[in-house]
Amino acid sequence: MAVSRKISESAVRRLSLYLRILEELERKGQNTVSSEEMSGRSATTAAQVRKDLSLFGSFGKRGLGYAVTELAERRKKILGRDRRWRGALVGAGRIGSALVEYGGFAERGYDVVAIFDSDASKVGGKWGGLCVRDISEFEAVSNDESVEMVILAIPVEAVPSVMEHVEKAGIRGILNFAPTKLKVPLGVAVKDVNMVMELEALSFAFSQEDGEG
Amino acid sequence: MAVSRKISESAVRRLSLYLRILEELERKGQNTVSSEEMSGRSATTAAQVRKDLSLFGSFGKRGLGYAVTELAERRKKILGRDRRWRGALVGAGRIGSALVEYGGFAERGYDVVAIFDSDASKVGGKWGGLCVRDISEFEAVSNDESVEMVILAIPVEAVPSVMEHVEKAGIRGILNFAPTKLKVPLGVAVKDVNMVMELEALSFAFSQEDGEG
DNA sequence: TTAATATTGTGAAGATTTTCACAAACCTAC
DNA sequence: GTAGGTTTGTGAAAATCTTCACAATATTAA
Repeated sequence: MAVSRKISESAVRRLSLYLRILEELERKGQNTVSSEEMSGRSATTAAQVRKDLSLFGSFGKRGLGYAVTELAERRKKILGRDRRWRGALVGAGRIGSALVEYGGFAERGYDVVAIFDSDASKVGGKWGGLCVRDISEFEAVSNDESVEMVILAIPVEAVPSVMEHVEKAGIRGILNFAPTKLKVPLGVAVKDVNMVMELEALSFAFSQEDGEG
Repeated sequence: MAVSRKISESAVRRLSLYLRILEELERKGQNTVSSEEMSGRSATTAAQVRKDLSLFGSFGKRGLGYAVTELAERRKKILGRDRRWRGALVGAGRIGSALVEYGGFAERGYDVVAIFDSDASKVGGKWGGLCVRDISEFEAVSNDESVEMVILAIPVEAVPSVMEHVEKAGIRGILNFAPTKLKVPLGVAVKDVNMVMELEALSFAFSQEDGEG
């Protein structure tokens, strides 16, 4: 089944979006959905939806549409949401705090199982049942706890030293909030979250409009 | 100068990234930079950098490279960072808190000048010098305060009612943290920030690797 | 069974984005 | 002023992504 061509970044984003929509439809108790309806709820065309959904095989029924629950299950499997993932938060600051307290991750299978910081005044504190550890313990703890992903919420200056630990521990996925390009070994996936960039994209949109007629 | 072709989403992202790099080089006191060096610090090719930088005119000197400060200024103008922007935070919860306390926005010209919530227990509280207002006051206050952008950090259920206010007030840019597709009038720019999506992209990357050789 | 209607799956066409490759422009040294 | 070494800017080629359009397949009704 999994034909495993190279799937584009934007296709993956859309698959994510489709899954969110499917989960909503599931909650509503809707049994089937057409590519047309999906396209209305996302920001694409029906053809795009069908192309995307068919990337990993055909799950629809012609004339009928897609079975919501089945399609959701398939998407989950494709996106790696058919299991739980174990993540560590590195950086016990404001952003980290907001992320840990936000329930949405665990709800979707991403558990934070360890928290690290290098600030001695934070180490030892309790955060939602977890004890903040010193970053020097990263390898040992992340090994014990089978950590697979890291949420990196630290200032740019701290990146190099922290990344040494992360690399040594063999972490393969990083959600990066630090506004800098991480240098990682081959095979390590990085996703950047950078809100200043998003704001710039907004103000750019404004300038474009204003500049034209 | 501003040729104003349609600039792609990804080109805008890269322009943002270049600006970040340029600002770093500026701090370091570096005077010139080549497309080669820029490509090393971002994740692109030198040709891509040159194409992107030339979208709005030619600022480089052949044989020499680009003048860091001048190029940074130009990029800032293009991205709308040559002025300050006035934003309102809607949703005084965890994410909102983290964003307001994070200094990086103001540092780059994006000021939060008002905070709104619909929860009576939050309204009236002080947040970093600002008073949390009731969402019903949105139009009046955002008018008085010349609010241009909104940071939307509210639960999905609250979106429709809040968006009514936002729409009526004539807001043209929204940084959306609510995991739902906003329906906005033509001319309103929306940027979505969705961390579950990013995590799914990571676990997708894992599944892909594992599935192959 | 057949006709009418709906909707998928997918080659092919079209559009967009990225990469290539090289002439043009600039600097330094002598 | 000329030669040698860099690096930009940009058409053209290549690669990628999106849209089109329609045959194939399913359902329902009579």
